[in-house]
Amino acid sequence: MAPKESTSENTKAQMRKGILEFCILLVIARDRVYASEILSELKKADLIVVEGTLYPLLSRLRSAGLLRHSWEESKSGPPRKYYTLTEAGRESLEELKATWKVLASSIATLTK
Amino acid sequence: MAPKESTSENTKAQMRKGILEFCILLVIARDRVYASEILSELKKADLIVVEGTLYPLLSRLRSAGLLRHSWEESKSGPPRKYYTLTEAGRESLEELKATWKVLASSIATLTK
DNA sequence: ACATAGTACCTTGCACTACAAGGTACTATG
DNA sequence: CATAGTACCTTGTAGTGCAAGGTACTATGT
Repeated sequence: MAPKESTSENTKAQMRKGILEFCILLVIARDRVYASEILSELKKADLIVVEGTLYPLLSRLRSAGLLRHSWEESKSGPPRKYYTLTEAGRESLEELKATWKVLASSIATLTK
Repeated sequence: MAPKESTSENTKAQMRKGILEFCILLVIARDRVYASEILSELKKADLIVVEGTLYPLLSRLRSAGLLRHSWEESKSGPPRKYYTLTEAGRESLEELKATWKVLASSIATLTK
């Protein structure tokens, strides 16, 4: 029986969760991508996410009007759903970047 | 009737939530404080937290062994519960600082 | 022709957690 | 002795990430 993870593990997970949507929007803003690509991009950036988290999240963002998708056939497998940001999505992302800066400076203040 | 808040409002809240525990540990690490002081310190740093969030969180951190408290009488009101970090709490905080750095650099990577 | 592996999409049920709202109790003041 | 101020705490609800499981399309090997 594995020992229960420490509380700080849990808190770390919380920190990651908080910025998840932000990161997903960042990834999509760079280039049109489909879900599996998003997963591997996030992994590259050291952010662990799983499918069961990503799909509902993409749906939420879409029904909020921040994302748009279009199907495209693949040469090696089932068709892919490519996501791009809508105008509202780009605006939202700019706000989130600003929020991130504020948060980062809050942390900096508290660290002193 | 107020218009419904945008999704990015929601996402911003998520971002704040994620770093809440981290920030609370940071505040307590600076100096022994009681709950109401923590609330006003966080407000100063632009982080909105309410009592109903803070108290259960302090309990969690305490039962995880990261915090310790001691009662102290006040000259102007009911007694106060002062919190300090335990050794484990200080260790946890160091880990969280490291995690924060990693996250910040992930964001930086994705922003480019 | 059929089984297997690989890719890609999506859903369900659970557990955790922040928040709104409400509650208790102590001290000082008019 | 009622009111205001301070400080602690609990309950119920809603949102959300995750583990696990499921569907479907294509390519490959036999």
